Amino acid sequence: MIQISRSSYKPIYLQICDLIREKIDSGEISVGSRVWSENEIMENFNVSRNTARKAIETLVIDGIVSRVQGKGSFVSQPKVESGLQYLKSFSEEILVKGMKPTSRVLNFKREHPDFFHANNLKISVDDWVYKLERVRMADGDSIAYQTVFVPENLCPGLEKYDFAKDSLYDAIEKDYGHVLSWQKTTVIPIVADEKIAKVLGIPVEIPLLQTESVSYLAGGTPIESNVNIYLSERYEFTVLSNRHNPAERIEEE
Amino acid sequence: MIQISRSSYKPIYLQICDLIREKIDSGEISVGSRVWSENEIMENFNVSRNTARKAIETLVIDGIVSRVQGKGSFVSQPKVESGLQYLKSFSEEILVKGMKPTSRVLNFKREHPDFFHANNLKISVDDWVYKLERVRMADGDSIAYQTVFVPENLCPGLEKYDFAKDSLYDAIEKDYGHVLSWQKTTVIPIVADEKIAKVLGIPVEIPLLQTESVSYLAGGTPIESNVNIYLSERYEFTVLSNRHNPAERIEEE
DNA sequence: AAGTGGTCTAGACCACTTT
DNA sequence: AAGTGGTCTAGACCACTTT
Repeated sequence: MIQISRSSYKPIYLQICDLIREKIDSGEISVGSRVWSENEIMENFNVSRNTARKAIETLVIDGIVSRVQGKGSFVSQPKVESGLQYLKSFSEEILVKGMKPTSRVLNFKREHPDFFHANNLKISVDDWVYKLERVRMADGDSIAYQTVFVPENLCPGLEKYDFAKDSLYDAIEKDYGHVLSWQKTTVIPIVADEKIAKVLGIPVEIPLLQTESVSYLAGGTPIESNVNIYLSERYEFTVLSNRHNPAERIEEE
Repeated sequence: MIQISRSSYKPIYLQICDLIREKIDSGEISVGSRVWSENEIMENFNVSRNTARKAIETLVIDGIVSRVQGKGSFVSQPKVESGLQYLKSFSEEILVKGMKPTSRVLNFKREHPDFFHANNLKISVDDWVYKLERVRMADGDSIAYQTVFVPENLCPGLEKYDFAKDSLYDAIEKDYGHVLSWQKTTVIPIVADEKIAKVLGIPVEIPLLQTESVSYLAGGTPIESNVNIYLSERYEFTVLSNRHNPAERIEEE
């Protein structure tokens, strides 16, 4: 019987969950193979079925394993690499890919938003926003042209930052104390016009990915509306999605 | 005591969960207000604590409510659209959007895969796959051109289906008993060449979205590799992402 | 027949919040 | 003190898969 602490502040199910997680992270249990069954956990640790289930359930919720009735629970493909899975800043994404992010500021000023961004930010076109236009680079190569709008009332005094080196998300989260929660992104295919071609240093007519995003704080307030244009040869967009039991979904109606 | 069916094929906890969901959707319980406590559910429906908990837990997982110890469970701010990312078939997606999905089969045969799809499916170019090419329509308008490859050994006898009306995912899940788990999709911008233009009935040079996906079973076996080309004016590609608390991740180590 | 996960019961003690 | 959710036990019957 493997040891767990019954007196720990850490619940038993979490201790077991973490133990299995370690085995997966270390490679002791590989992708696709079975983890302990609920019965095995009950015997190994002398715990009840509920506790055993809860340990596995936590791994399922975290996307680490999948349960299959009658068969067991199996280690899922690790979900690390994804570009759109988690709300990340450009700098964070480039750093994760092992490259060095830099920026060139084309334009940064306080102005009134157009209808599109005012609508995204749930403010009026008479309100004030900061508009920041940047070319983003990875290891010195231009790979994206970003335009972002932030409401002035949520980040007053934003003009003091130098976004050639400062991170916008760092400022929002650490300096203004906002809690970023989620983002909705729409992906649209475009071709480079003359302006974009010049900014990114590419020929016109090249197919590009344009994203339009709105980021929200935990309370639901829009904090940022942006339009980014990516050179897709240099920036891979990937999405990981999970299957939910479609029967459940249909019955809900 | 409100009525639930003890003999339904639908689990009790899901019946209760859906009942609460309806109250939230209809506005009877508004954002920020408390839903039934676990004790109340136990009394209202005469169920055990576990079943009551599981009903609330399902709502928490779906992002509908948040639990707060000592206080109760409260309705969350609705997340723009349908919450997270689900692996859906084309038909399922179109149905959700309130339109009628149809298909035109261009090509369906048993053949050897090229290197790209063989690699995606983790099989050899000497193995056999079914290749299915379809134009997918919503309310009669062509909006996507899909090419999908399925290993023959995982779905032997697939040729008996008529995929002008049958759903590939239905066949995979219900008839072959496979458990679809997750999918990885890469998004690429392209422009319509003559072949695509003809198939989709659009002018050449129009910007389009191409997706390359591989779907996996719960055990990690690739079940499907596909390339889809979408008319993006008719098909909005949106992604919702959540911000991770980087601090939490660090504590786990 | 034996093993797997899915659902459910009826209890218990605990930490936290409100009354 | 009473109510909330968090964790845990020890049992049960079920559907599904493998032996």
